[in-house]
Amino acid sequence: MSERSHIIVVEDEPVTRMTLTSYFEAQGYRTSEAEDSSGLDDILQSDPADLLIVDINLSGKDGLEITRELRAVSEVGIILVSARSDDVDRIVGLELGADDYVVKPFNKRELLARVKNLLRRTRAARQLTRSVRSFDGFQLDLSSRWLTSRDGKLVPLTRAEFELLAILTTHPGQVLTRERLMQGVTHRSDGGNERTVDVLVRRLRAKLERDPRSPQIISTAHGEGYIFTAALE
Amino acid sequence: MSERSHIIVVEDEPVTRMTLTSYFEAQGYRTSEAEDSSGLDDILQSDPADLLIVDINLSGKDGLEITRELRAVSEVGIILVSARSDDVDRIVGLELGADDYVVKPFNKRELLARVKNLLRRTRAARQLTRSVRSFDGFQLDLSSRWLTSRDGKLVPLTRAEFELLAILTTHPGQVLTRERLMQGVTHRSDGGNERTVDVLVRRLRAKLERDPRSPQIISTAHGEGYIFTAALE
DNA sequence: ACGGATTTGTTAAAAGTTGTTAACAAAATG
DNA sequence: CATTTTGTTAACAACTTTTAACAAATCCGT
Repeated sequence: MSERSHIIVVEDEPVTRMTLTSYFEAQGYRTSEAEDSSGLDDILQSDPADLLIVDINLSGKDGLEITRELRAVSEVGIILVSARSDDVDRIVGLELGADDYVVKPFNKRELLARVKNLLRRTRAARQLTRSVRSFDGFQLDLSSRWLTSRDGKLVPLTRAEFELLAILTTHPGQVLTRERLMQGVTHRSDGGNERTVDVLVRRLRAKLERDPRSPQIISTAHGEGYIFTAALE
Repeated sequence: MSERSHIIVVEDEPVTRMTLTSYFEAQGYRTSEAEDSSGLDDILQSDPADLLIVDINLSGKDGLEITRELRAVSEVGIILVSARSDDVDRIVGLELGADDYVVKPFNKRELLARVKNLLRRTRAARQLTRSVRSFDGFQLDLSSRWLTSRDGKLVPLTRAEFELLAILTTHPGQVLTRERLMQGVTHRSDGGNERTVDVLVRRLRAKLERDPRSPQIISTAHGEGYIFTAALE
């Protein structure tokens, strides 16, 4: 919950891209890099961002197109970056819902200030936007931390159980290693015992699965970890 | 909720000021005008703003000073406006918490887009600045410090209980450590006994929760702290 | 300022959650 | 098919929170 914010830099020019990511890493953010729209999609699939820094001139879909498509489905912060100061681009970008538009060469300290302010704003928005994940008749409310069962009853989840389920549903259909799950549950980086995850999975299965002996919602990936295998609706 | 947003323009140059207000009025916003910091304070007193457009060069307190003072007490959207593009002013303004910095002469359509985006971002935060917070049938009035229950009855809260509830509702869905809660309740920086918070939470739960045995409004984050998990309406 | 009432802080036992271990079961390997 | 590796389970240990009772501090009317 108090995790480092995740920033994705979308930029086709490698030097600029790396300059940005290393700067923001040094400032304590978690960063990813993409050189175009499809690379961005790949990252978003597995690791949703809190903020995007997108170059407006990209091969394939450009920054404006990306802004339009993302803004339709998400409230993620978007800062557009452009090599030239074009009034039309800037206005169109902002009207499509980009939060900011910065012209190269930009001052890194200024960009950092804008990123900080924007993250503060999107954090507040995320808090009041209740996001609910539904699967197999269950409803998981991420802000109230309540799980509602098939018959509408409240299923009490302990903190660790909730965190585990939250991570699993964040990455449906993807194998998550014990290490990764452990990190998410404990918020501590120190490994800890890997069998602990097994026990937590077992406890969660007891609350979720129709038949805990043949789990359909949380499946085991032998030798690798666990996968959330129910369909998210 | 669907009320017109209130924008205050703080600008000492009458022509620019009126140009802005009439433009935003035409766009469907409610506007006020102030020519300096004290005029702004007068308006804020009686009619809180959703967004401020502040010229950086003002007689008396300048735009930066206003930003610093307001940001300390409020999450209102602030857009700074300046006649010249000064890197230092811009960075300082943004680092003080201004959401944007626009250089004259600016394109009105661009400013409108920025205003729209910023209002969208601050909508959530504004809920938290209202002096009455509603959740699960309760109404907490921050100025009179009264809590009204589901059936309209007054629920007497002690000072500590009120402070605790106020902090919790200020950060809905966020884990707050005992240390953080303790600080907010006692206003002293010296740690004190952490179990004290538990006892206060217990007393508050006794007054709020339908079933204090399985709390739904103030939830425990085992090993971390407490979370306000009711929906703010 | 005094005495009673209320609020706040402290403590320790009870209850609950989380982490660990070890025996056993299941799956993979050769 | 025997062996090795990996996952499941139950029981328990370690740790955290809840609860109740009490002590200290503060508030309030006289």
